[in-house]
Amino acid sequence: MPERVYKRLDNAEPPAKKVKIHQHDGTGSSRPKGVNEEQSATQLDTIQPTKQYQKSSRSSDKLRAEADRLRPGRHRLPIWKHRESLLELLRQRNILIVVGETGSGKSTQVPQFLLNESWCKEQSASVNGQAVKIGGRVVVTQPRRVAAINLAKRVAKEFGTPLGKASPASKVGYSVRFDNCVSPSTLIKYVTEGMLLQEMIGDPWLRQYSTIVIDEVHERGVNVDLLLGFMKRMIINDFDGRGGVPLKIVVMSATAEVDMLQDFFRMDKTTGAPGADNEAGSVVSLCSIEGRQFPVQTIYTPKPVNDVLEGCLKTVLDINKKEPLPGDILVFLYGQEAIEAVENMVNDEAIHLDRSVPKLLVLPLFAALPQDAQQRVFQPTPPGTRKVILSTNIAETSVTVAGVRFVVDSGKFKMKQFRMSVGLESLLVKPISKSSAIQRKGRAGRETAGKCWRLYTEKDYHKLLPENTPPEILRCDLAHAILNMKARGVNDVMNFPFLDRPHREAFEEAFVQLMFVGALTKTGEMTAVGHRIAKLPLSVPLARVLVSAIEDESDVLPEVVDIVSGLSEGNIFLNLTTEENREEAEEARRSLYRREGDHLTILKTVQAYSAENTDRKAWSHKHFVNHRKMRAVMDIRKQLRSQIANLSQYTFTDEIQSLSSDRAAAILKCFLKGFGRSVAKLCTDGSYKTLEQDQTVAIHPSSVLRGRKVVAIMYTEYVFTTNSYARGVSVVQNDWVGEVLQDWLKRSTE
DNA sequence: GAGCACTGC
Repeated sequence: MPERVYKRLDNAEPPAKKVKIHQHDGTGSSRPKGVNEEQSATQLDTIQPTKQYQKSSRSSDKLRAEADRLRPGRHRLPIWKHRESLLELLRQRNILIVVGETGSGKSTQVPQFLLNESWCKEQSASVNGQAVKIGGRVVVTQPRRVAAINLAKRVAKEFGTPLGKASPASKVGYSVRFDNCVSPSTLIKYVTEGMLLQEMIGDPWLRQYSTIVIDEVHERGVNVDLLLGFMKRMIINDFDGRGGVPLKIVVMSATAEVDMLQDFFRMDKTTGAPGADNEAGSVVSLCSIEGRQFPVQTIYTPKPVNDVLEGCLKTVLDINKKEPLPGDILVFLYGQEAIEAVENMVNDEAIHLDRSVPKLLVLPLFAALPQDAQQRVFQPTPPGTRKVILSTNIAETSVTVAGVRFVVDSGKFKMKQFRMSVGLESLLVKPISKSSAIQRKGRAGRETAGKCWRLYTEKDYHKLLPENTPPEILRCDLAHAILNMKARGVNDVMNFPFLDRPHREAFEEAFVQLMFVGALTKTGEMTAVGHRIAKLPLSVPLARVLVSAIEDESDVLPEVVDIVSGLSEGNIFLNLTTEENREEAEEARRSLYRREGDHLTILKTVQAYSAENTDRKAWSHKHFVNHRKMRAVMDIRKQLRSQIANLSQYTFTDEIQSLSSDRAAAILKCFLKGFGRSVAKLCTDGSYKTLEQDQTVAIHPSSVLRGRKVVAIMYTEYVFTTNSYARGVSVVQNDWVGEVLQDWLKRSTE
């Protein structure tokens, strides 16, 4: 019996200074050997220079000097103490779980540690009698693009080699959507999770890699769950697509949710059942690394807070009165509305502040905020002033603000939940999880000791807050994930090795959707349409719309590409807050409006934006359009165009064709192929009822069709907030809908 | 009469 020495890290209070390294076989060979750290480090960091490289100019000397300068700092990172033991564990076992708090240096150092290992070199193997090369590279996955890019930049510097695709000396690169920065000589590659999944369509056994490092697993996006499942399948199948050469798997996580990861990989080889104690069951090692975090004092409210917004205001004013400068305040709230309410409250109070206390500079921070407004958060605080940053969850993981010493945690966030019983998404204000509370608190201790005020009682923290936020795969529409699996040859998707298995209803809803769009047959097999959809970087319904436009004879493909691009980034229009703002916007946007609805309005907007060649930013500002999103839309449009050109020989031009009512109809019919189940008809009482569920929906106030009564509407988004809303709405004719539904009926009964 | 956060060859 392998003994379970590992003790669960206390979720509530991180500073677990002890290092626990545990193996199941108890041979004790993980003991760090008496290696001189400095010595082995030098050996590790220095790339054997090729002749070509030696000859190359002063720039490489400069890079080398920079790497030398960075080295002492790297060796002070907590992870360095564990270098030898980490490597020893990986020599013995194929899977290693690393638990490391923020600031341990694991994301930058671990990949570099691995490179000199003999198993990390390229190897020859035989697959089905054919000689193949396996491995030689390390791939590191990240949940976010910025993280992948910044880590690659940092590690390239530490390595002393140029980042990028051009230089033959480059050893570190990254690959994210729209930005591929890898050369044939790349040894360490940082990628987004989605990017690696995409890579796996062409190379399901990841043959170019010796190691995969899956970082930030605790964030538990859908893609990381799929990746872990694919890794487990590789283990179950003895790496036979790699000629038996193992892929070493390093799973890194910031939280102590380690037991389930261990159980996941420790399995019965034949059945894949977790927890079995046999040879295959002892493949997992574990290593915990202490973080580098300053202590943060937690202050709970003695009594529950009724009005959280009022509570935030009071706490901020209190901190400002009692705590000395410097020290900015970061307040975690749960949405734009709440942030703006507190912003006004604090600003009202700030006028009457006593001269003896610091002035307050209130700065909102949320994703929908224009880029320049977001940038204000990073500007230095004027003397005698204290910054108060009012933020959503964006500051929990994605954005780090320097200078924060005080955190106020409302204890709430907004979560999108897909309710499969009704097939709709709702956005709800929920209590945060314990790990989220710890993360928020940690934001006060990045530079020096800090304080965190929690607007909930200590009892509620322990009793009310769940340990972790439910993973995304239990909350989202599974259609895309299922198609992803099917495209990689997973036939029995219900029995895929999930870390958390989604509910049966979620699978069923997704199957219905996939059959409706014709991606799967009645018996669950991939169709030609399904293969096309799986390759497109779009949601299933949007991809279906595009595929039908490719097949359609009415030549509306460029228009459909524009609309699909415009939809795929979410709302491209700015939210209007003030009254005069609104009138101005209505006036400016009027030129873009189309009577047929939001989709053709988006088309006009994308066309007008792309035709604007002098100042697109000014144009966006004038028309109250989100410029940042429009830039993303243009990237997607370019990507989709080139992808389509590859598979159908279609030639795109920048010429804008006029839109007759016939062509408008053709466009909307393409949309019905993807969204035919999202149709509502006008009832005699003037409300709209959905065809499938017979539920009442209202046209979202942001729609150009708000208040209009038409025979039927099709919508591309369905949200439940204060009401049941259809968002992204167009007028459709009864007979168009009839055609689509009849086709579906035919396919599902045949 | 309304907008949590990420992400994709």
